[in-house]
Amino acid sequence: MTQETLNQPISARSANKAKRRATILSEARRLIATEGFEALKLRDLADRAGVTVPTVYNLIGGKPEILAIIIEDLVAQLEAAQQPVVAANTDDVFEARITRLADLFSTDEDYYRAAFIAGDHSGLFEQETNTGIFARSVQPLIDACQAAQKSGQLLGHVSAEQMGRQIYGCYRLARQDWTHGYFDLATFRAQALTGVFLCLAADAEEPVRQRLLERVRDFV
Amino acid sequence: MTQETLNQPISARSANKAKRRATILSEARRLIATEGFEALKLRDLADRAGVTVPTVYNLIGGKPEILAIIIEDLVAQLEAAQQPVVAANTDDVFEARITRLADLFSTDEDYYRAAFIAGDHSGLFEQETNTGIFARSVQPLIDACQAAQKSGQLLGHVSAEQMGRQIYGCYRLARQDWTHGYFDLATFRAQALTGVFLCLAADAEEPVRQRLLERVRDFV
DNA sequence: TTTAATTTTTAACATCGTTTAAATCTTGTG
DNA sequence: CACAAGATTTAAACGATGTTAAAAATTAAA
Repeated sequence: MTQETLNQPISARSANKAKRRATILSEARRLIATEGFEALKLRDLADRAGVTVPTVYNLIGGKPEILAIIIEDLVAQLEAAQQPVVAANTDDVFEARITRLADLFSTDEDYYRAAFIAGDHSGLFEQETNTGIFARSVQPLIDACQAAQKSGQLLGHVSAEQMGRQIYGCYRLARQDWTHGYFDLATFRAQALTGVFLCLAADAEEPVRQRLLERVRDFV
Repeated sequence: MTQETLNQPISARSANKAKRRATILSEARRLIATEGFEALKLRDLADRAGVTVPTVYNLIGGKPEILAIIIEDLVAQLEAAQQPVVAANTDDVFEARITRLADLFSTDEDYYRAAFIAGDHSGLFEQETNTGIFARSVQPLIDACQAAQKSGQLLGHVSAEQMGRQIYGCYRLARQDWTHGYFDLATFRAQALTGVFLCLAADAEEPVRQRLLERVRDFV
């Protein structure tokens, strides 16, 4: 981007426009992070951003559009945090994945909490389509289970699909409980890992199973 | 209750009052069951019940009060469905519990879905207090795990507390997914049981573990 | 029947998301 | 530099929502 972006000349006008748009969005994030998802009122938002309500409509849109942008942002960051993990032990693979997510959330806990609530509210996590967040999140876990079967750490008495789906469920439940404020981020991590290790232990070869159960006992 | 209930004489007035109150509440249930939780508008509700809005306020109260009564009802029915189960095999105990809940939900699926959303919305399922729904729901599961340990079906490498809590999590996740319309009641049952059996298998003695994993494979 | 208490209703208020039309500002041009 | 055209912001309003105050109607008691 040197001077213009495809027929969008950089002028005093468009620069100001972009700046105001950014201000509105960052204020929207700050608002739902500090006051909660329900507290996002358009008049409040406009006041804090130093504009009037119709300007918000002009630069971004109504409430659904604002939330859509925030959710889009959430999705992008989740995708980035779900890149493959390489480790020798199966439990380390899954631990690294969950730790990565917990670290991401910890950078702005209130914001991610609110964003997940907004996402839940707009059906972001539906399980029907094969291209949604759900499907794209489960697949890497199924792959990891398949790898664990190949290396003999999982016995394969339960299919990789079933195991991967169940492991994703353990993470989702802990995330939802954290999102709803039932416990903090450290407990989120402990709860998610407890569930995952327990699932894995059900189909793990004996020495791995022992280690998994031992690690579960650490999360009291 | 012969003629009166502690200074509440049965007269034409109070009889009518009780009848109208009941009509309003049943219409409220029908409304959120058919149109969803968000569709409960006080003017709509008053119209359907054949009264005006301030009458609703007089006989019951505002929106929070209406939802509180509906939730109270939900809680009572959940308590009833969670009475102890006696069975020889541990998997049968947990299966019976979940089947009982699924059967309850199937009697008025839309209503229970909406009631759970309302309950979630008002923090009904918090995990902090020791007297809330959460604590009262986990305890019977912990007890069942302890019994399974005594009978030798569970080895006790994982504490009954951790196992019971995890099993309750499996049920909660499946219930939430069903509540949000991600899948139907049959899948709710299958998903919940898959999770529960997998957890149990992690700490089950060998023959029991084999049976549990076999049952998991049936839920494809 | 008349009076007092209770219950219902009419009418309004505050707040929310949203939109229309007027006012203001920016930009390119004579 | 001034000015018309276009883009942008704003003031003001609309419809819908939860909620409430005061008047009207109804019921119970004397």
